[in-house]
Amino acid sequence: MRDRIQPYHHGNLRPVLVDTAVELARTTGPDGVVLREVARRAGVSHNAAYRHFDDRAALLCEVSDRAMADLEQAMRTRIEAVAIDDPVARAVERLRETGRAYVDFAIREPGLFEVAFSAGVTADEHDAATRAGPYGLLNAVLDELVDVGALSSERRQGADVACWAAVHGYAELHVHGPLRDVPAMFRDQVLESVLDVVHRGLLG
Amino acid sequence: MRDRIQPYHHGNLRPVLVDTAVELARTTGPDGVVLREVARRAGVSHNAAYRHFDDRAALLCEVSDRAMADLEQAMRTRIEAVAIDDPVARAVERLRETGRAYVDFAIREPGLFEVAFSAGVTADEHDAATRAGPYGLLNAVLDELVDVGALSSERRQGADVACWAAVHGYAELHVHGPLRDVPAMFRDQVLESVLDVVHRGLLG
DNA sequence: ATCCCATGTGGACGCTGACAACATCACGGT
DNA sequence: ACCGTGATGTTGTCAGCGTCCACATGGGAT
Repeated sequence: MRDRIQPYHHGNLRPVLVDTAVELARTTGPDGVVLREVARRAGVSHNAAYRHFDDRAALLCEVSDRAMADLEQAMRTRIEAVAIDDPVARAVERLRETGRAYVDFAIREPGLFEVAFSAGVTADEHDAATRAGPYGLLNAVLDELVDVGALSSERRQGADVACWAAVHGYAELHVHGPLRDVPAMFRDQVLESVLDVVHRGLLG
Repeated sequence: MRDRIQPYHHGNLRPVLVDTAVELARTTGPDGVVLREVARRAGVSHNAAYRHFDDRAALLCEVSDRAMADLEQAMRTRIEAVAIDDPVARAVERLRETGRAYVDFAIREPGLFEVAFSAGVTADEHDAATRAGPYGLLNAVLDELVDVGALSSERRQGADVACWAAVHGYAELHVHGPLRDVPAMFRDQVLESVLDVVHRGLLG
């Protein structure tokens, strides 16, 4: 009853579904991740996905994890690329690069960025999230600032959330907020002034 | 063919639809604003809404406008309630209250907050938005800080976006972000430290 | 009194997520 | 060599959604 063009069993469906969903999320955001469309693109019947994911939300969680990993990778690359000898100056610049990388990713991949924060957390205890992912990376950079003596232990408390909030808010306002249509040049320029405020607020 | 329990023409449908949609948005967020459910609650057939709105997005825009107005009102009330004589101290406290009111609203009305920023801008030129709404209120408070000599004109540039981003990001992270489950006490406490950072960054 | 048109109705279409029953097939025990 | 069993994929179905269409209603202008 089948043409035997494709084998009945895909054999490697789950990762293909996730890849397809990621691609869909990238181009059309969370609402574009449509189970039936994912199946269509994977060359498989609607419903096949239910053998691998409880429901649409579960697939989105998977996409969210991938998006978080991508974001973390983008941040890590930029942080490690900072080439400054002076330990204090390097730590400071690393913090700024952390913020720039975060915002750049959000603007470069708005769909993934949205999915990353729209899907419920799959996982980890709160403590695990502190040490892993983008937030963990930020914490590491802040710890480095303490180690080199640029940031007092007292101000280290809450600094993570302050940095994260500033940069996350800036990204949100540009991705699907009211600052959507601001041209790229202004964007970078204003981001620098935001980073300046955080910089002075933490280290000043 | 009709029972004549209700007149054929509602007579006041449009505002009722908006009210209903707002209520639905409040309790279930953007995705909960379902055209057919709105019509049901308004006691009117599905499709009736199409005489008053082009489509679902248009209705959501209306809800967004209302949400923005509510947010502005909440902020204005809190700003005007600041009772401090010293002009500098008052302006500073007004800025902090602006931020607290913003975050409080987001946490108290997460559905409305989300809709407020999810729907495309109905309207106004960028300049109009600068002078009106929550963003306009923030700008007024920052201008006051300049007037009383607490904020230099130089740092006034970009201060609006920095404040907005910090507070907006903080709200987002708590409303549907990773900080969703942080208990209220920590929330307020950490918010103060975020406001401290902005405070020092701007005025320090 | 008449007509017009804004407003509301009912039905249809194609899409979605989800469930249930069935088909296929690789694998392991006999 | 055989069978059966469980994981994986398919087909069929359902309700709910946004949207379009033709039609019904009736208040207000003529």
